[in-house]
Amino acid sequence: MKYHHGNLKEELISSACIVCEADGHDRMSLRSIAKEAKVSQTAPYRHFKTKESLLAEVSARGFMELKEILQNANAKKTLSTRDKFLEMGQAYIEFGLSKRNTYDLMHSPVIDKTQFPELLNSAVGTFEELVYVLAELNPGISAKDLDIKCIHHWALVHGLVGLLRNENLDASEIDTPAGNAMGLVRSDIKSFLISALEV
Amino acid sequence: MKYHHGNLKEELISSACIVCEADGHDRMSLRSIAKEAKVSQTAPYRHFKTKESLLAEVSARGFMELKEILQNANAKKTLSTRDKFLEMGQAYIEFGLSKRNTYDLMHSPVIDKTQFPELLNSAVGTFEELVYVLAELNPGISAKDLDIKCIHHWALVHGLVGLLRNENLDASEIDTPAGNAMGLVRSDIKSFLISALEV
DNA sequence: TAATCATGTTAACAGTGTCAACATAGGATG
DNA sequence: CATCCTATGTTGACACTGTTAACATGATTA
Repeated sequence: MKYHHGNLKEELISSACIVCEADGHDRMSLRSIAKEAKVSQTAPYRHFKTKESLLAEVSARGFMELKEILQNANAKKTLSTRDKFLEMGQAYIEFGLSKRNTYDLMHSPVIDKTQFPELLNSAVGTFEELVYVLAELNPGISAKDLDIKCIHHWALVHGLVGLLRNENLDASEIDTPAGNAMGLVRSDIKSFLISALEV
Repeated sequence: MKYHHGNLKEELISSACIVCEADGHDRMSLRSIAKEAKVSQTAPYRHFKTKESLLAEVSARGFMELKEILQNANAKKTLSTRDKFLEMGQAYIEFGLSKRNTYDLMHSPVIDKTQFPELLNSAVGTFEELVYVLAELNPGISAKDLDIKCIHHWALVHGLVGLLRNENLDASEIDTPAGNAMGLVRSDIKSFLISALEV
């Protein structure tokens, strides 16, 4: 089964995952990860048409990992549906804050998801879990209203991650309402979720 | 008052604003905008220490423009406070969708806002308007609760913009709840805001 | 064994951000 | 006015990037 290298494609992807999370996808070069795999700079082109397509692979793994995390939260059988829902929200936010650079890549416009159907699938599939738990929380809700609720809560946690991650508002020395509130929310995410999700 | 060029710094910034919105900040090169200003490739370095610092300037202008838009929405005296609030939400989302690439830059991690205090100021100041209108909508609310409400609604619109912009979920040919809901929300943002903001 | 294909290498191209060394214009200073 | 200084701009170069074309070779198949 072994060719020259053996399993170059897989090694490139997992290496890229590590470098992306460590340095950010914009600081990652194809050449550097090729060198890390002890292979020539153009070898990756036998497995990925462009750098973007390798990043798409990394992004897809991020969505798969996130999906697993959400599934785990939703699978805690000792919890009520409401608490499972809260747990999922917290898990989502924690992922966004801890896997900062990967989360970035996953939502970065440098990857045109429409050109990577598999990635689009991963991204979409990640949030099926949210639909399930929301349906359970709102018995008898219409499909349309369920969809909208889904977007609502997804947008909320996604937006919160964006604010907490990118803005650094509470890291500033400027004493502003926005900065203060950011610190407040960050210090107690669960309370925020309870009040914001109104569950 | 005229040096060699006259007003190179200003021209570089406004040129960068245009190129950023047209092509995206990652496709913009210092050299190309220098060429556009009919100046050598290294001339920008007399006015900006790095490419990042030029982008920070562009980002700051984006926040200033957004702030103006929000102020205009909040200044429509014929509207009730509630309607002004809704108007602001819509205006925010429209900005994020129409000035897509600029909005990207404004929230991109390629710019470390902590290194550009002026930019941080712009970013923070943009949302003072939100604090004002929320205070008016919730008379007697505590400062802490006001702050949290502020984050809540900010995160919601910010997150929604992120989903509508980056994911392309409804552009996919895959028929999924997430994709369907995205199209639904996009087609009637105001209704979504009314239901999500519960005002 | 011979042929074919997947995989890897070498060399090269055009493009990037950035720096050092040099040139000059304009205002400040004697 | 002559001189100096500083802000501004240019030239040339360096190390790096993604990507392609041409070539080499290992492994599978006919």
